Amino acid sequence: MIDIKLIRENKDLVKENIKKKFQDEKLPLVDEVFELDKKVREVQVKADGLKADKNKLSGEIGNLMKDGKKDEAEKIKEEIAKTAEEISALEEEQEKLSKDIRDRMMVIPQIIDDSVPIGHDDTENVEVQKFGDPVVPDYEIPYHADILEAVGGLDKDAAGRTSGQGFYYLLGDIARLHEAMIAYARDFMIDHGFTYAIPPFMIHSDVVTGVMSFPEMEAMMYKIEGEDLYLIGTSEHSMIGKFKDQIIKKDELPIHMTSYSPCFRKEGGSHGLEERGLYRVHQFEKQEMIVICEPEESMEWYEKMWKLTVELFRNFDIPVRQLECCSGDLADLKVKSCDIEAWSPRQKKYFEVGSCSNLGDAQARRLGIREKGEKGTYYLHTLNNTVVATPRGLIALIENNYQEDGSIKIPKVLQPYMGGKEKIEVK
RNA sequence: GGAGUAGUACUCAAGAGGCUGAAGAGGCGCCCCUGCUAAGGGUGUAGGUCGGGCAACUGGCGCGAGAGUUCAAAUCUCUCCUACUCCGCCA
Repeated sequence: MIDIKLIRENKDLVKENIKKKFQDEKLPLVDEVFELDKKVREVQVKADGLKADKNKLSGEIGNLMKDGKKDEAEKIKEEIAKTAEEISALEEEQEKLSKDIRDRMMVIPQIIDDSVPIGHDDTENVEVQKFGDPVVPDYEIPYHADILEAVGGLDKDAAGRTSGQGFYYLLGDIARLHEAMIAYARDFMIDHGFTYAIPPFMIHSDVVTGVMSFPEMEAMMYKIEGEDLYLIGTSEHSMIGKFKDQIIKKDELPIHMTSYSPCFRKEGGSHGLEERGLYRVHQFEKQEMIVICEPEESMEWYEKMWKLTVELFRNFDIPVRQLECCSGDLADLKVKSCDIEAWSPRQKKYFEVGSCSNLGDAQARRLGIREKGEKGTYYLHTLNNTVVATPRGLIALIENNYQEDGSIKIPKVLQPYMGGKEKIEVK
């Protein structure tokens, strides 16, 4: 959500931004909000004036009652009744106008950064930089699920019976390797000065609507029946939610934390589930990083954050690239965002393994995450980035470390987490 | 899950239908004392949010959230959330 003052003071900027995102159908909203806002303020002035009168009269009743002048008090009561009617009519109008404004504000996108490349959709995202050589070995790399089954590391059939499509059992060394990646990622982030956190895996609805847009919520979040609880889709939700309605002291900033959680997603969107594999599933695990900082510092943090993910994947011997999200593909809450994509030697292309976003003050405004400075209270900026999410990270790892004999080489940095094991052999 | 108690500004806290946007304190500013620090003394100041006004100012809302009673609610009633204590259950 943007600051409505921006619309009062600089409509053109807001419209320009909408055009950049190719959401021209939202352009009329800006003028509508402008007019509605004018009207709602007029109504408020009128209503506030009447309320002031009413409060004054009410006070008089108090005095009259004390003096025992009941009759006069009764007369004033009648007067108040009339005013009260007018007030409730105005309040109704005010409420309706506010709702109309809110509905529109919720879909007017966040002002994107000047550096964001202009484009319509994900086909126009921009590759910024590659890290490591995207090697294609001279032997065939099988589909990841087949590799995993060959080493006895995956049972999707059983998961189908217990939980349905989109779930999986990881077994033996593969399950261990999966957790080794998470454990390594955790230690990697701790070494970079981030505070480790394990957050709640379920959160209330007000936190959900604070961190994501409504369509996202519908497509992603699992609701617990009969409770005001949702399973988190990422620990970002509970980690940013942690600071809801908080005024953060200057010496506590920047807040930078790394959190672990399982993530639950309906995947109700357009892509659907991938039937055999582990690429798109209802449940995965993720090491995440979040930052809450001063507005001036958020771009600097953004750059630092995505680079950490690159470094981590390079430590797993996985070639990656940074793909910058173009304006049209950027979610409405985001100021700037990029994906880190891992090389797939099987598909001979890169695929998404992480996503780094600068949300500006959008989440902070919705959730009330503020700092009190000399210039008054203001909203902070929030950022989040994947350290590693797996099994997707696992797919990248096994494809890039797959040996001709079907075994999987374990990257050096992970060996200590695997009891010194150097490879996983075919069964 | 049961029973009880509580939730007031950045923090602690007074407050039991009109005199409470909220005493008091911490905090913060300045000054004094002290060799320096801790502590102490004096004095001043502010405190959420949405509006109106060029401004000085000024109005509404706001005491965990929501609804209700009343001319009038932090205060009374209901529902919910959260925390603490006790009991029960359980990894």
